[in-house]
Amino acid sequence: MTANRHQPYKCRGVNIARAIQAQKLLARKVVTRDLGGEVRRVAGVDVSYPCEKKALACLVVYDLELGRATEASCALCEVRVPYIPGLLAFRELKPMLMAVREAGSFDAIIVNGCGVNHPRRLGLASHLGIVAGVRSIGVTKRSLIKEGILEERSGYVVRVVDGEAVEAILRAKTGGRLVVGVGHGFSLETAVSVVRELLGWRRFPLPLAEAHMLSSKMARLLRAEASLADRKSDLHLSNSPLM
DNA sequence: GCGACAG
DNA sequence: ATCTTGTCGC
Repeated sequence: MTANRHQPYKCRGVNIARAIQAQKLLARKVVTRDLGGEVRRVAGVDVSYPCEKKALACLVVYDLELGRATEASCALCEVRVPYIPGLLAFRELKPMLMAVREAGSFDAIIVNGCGVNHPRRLGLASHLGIVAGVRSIGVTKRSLIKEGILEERSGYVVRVVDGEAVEAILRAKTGGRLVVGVGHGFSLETAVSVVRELLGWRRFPLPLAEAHMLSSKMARLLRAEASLADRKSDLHLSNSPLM
């Protein structure tokens, strides 16, 4: 692979060409039709950053029958690569997988990231779906895709690229824009209906909203803990005979 | 050269 | 994403 001016060969230690190749290979495994099966326990997963080098993933399982969250899991791990649009998975996939491993079973997962509505058809949601072997849906605030045309279909707007509806643009009850993409094992129609069933008075569908709150609040606590430890060590230093 | 660019 | 309190508004 050679570098070109749009995609430098390396960026802060990340081999972009190899990452892109890996995405193109994995993208072939993505299934964009309904694999079928019950969709009752829907998980939501999101990542926050307690500090620049650590990622915290939180996962919440929401039961559609009970109408409430039933379980949560978290995972903390080191992150080395920076955020690069199109390569988010290389930053957030690992902690998400760890959180999935910690969690009990669920029927599908909603990820805060793109699905096949991605330059190489392998956004974070699709990547996680394939690697974890789970049906997944990608939900974001903004689209990563700029080409294609917008069409009105069955009650919502879809972006059509090369004759395929790759994402749906919805409106949350709070008014915010929601971009829904197929992650893995769902048709776009089903992905949209699942998201719609889970809309509450939050910007994101309930499982994702809960996961988002949990991870951001937990990351905030970890930051507070870290700064407390820093101030503590400052005191030790100023009391030490070395100063 | 400048802007855009999931989280 | 994160740095950050209150504040203007639908």
